[in-house]
Amino acid sequence: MTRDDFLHETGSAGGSRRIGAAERTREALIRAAIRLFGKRGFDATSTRAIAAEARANIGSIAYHFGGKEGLRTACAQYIAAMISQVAGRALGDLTADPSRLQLAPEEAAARLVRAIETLVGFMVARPEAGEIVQFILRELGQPTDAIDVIYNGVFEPVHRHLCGLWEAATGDPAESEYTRIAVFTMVGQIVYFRIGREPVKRRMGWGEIGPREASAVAAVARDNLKAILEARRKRT
Amino acid sequence: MTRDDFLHETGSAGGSRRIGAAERTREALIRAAIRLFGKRGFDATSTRAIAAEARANIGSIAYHFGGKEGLRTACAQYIAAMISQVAGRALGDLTADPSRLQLAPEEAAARLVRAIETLVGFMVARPEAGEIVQFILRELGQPTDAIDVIYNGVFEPVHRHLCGLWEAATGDPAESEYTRIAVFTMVGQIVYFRIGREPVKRRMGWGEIGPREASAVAAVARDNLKAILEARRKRT
DNA sequence: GTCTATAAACAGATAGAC
DNA sequence: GTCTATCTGTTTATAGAC
Repeated sequence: MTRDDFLHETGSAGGSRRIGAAERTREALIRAAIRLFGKRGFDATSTRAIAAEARANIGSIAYHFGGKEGLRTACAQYIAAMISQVAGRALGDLTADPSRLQLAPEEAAARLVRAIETLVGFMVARPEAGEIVQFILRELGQPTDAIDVIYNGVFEPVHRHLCGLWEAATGDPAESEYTRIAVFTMVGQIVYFRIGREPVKRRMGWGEIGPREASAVAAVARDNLKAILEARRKRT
Repeated sequence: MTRDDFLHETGSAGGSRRIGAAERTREALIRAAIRLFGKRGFDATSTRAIAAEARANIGSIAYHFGGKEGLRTACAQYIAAMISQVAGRALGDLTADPSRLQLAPEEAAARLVRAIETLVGFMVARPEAGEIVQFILRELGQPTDAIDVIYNGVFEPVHRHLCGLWEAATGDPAESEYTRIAVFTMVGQIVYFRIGREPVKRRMGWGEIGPREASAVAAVARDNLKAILEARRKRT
């Protein structure tokens, strides 16, 4: 009686007249759940609160997702699809191997800088992204199968792509241990401004982290990246 | 009837014969709570589970801490005290202003490198630190007054100290916006290896993150730091 | 498909015996 | 100080009316 499938038929089996009404309820529940799971955590969020936030009925969660756990998985799939889109727009085709493009070091470095800036914009500035990032961070804390979706759909391909750009920019082999770690450090320094948001705000004396603050962070991250790339290039 | 005070009198008001028995229960509860709050989160952890892990009675939580919330605060205080000790050993007197020491840039840079290496050792390698870091990260997600203790006791003084070293190493003013952000990026790149532990392990093909893996991370972080410091110094 | 009523389990807090 | 029993509220899941 429940519908656990991610994709759904438009011709519903039910007798509802307006097609898509069920889908709207479904999406409203997912968006509300991401918001609340991100803000308060999975366990701390009751299905009642989710239903209220989505202006839907409590029973609809069981109907659409089979239960709270199914809703969590649906959230992960929703997020993976959304981020793939954002990342794809910033990096081009993620499945493309940058080494095939024969990029000049300067061009590869420029693309890395652009990727970092996009990451800052998404992580640090965008308020809508807050709950999404929080959701992912919480899932990372106690890995469930929900994280598999996000890892395989987003993390792995994006990281691999960045490693390819790193090779083109520095000469370090893309899949070497050093390169993979280095790319993680580049990403990590940005992610911290989301995770450590509260201590950062206090220490920086920032009331809120808006566009001005985000561009200050981006400027430092850019300088860091350039300095590191240059040092790696000179190494040979 | 409850004892909310952090420090306690050794001459207990109760009639127990062995002095310190209560204190042992108290500490066992705190350690168990840190472990479970870190692993599963505050809301997901029941007081019953904590009592079982500490081999103590459920009622003892109410007795010693007034309730679950009081136990959370006690955990934060316990952690703040412990980390201050670790940080103090690595950095010397945290309250000392490094600019008073008139350090040569090379010496200041060396101290920063050492601090980063200590941070990697603590964050990435030490398994006992896992739950502690997880606990803090979870508290950061939804700031309560528990985080105030850790922020004021550890975060702020350590960050300030590192900023002082940064000034001595680069010439950038210690309390400038740029320096404070830069120090956060240095710390953040390390912290990520704890938060993103699972995706890192997968992408790196690491079954576990042991001493070998930690030193690989430390090597990259060290190179990053040196490259950035050098670029800042040359800037003038 | 949506909504209500209810079941069954479990939470944290508390009173009081020992 | 420790431990048990119990109160009160809340949780998810489910059965069935509409």
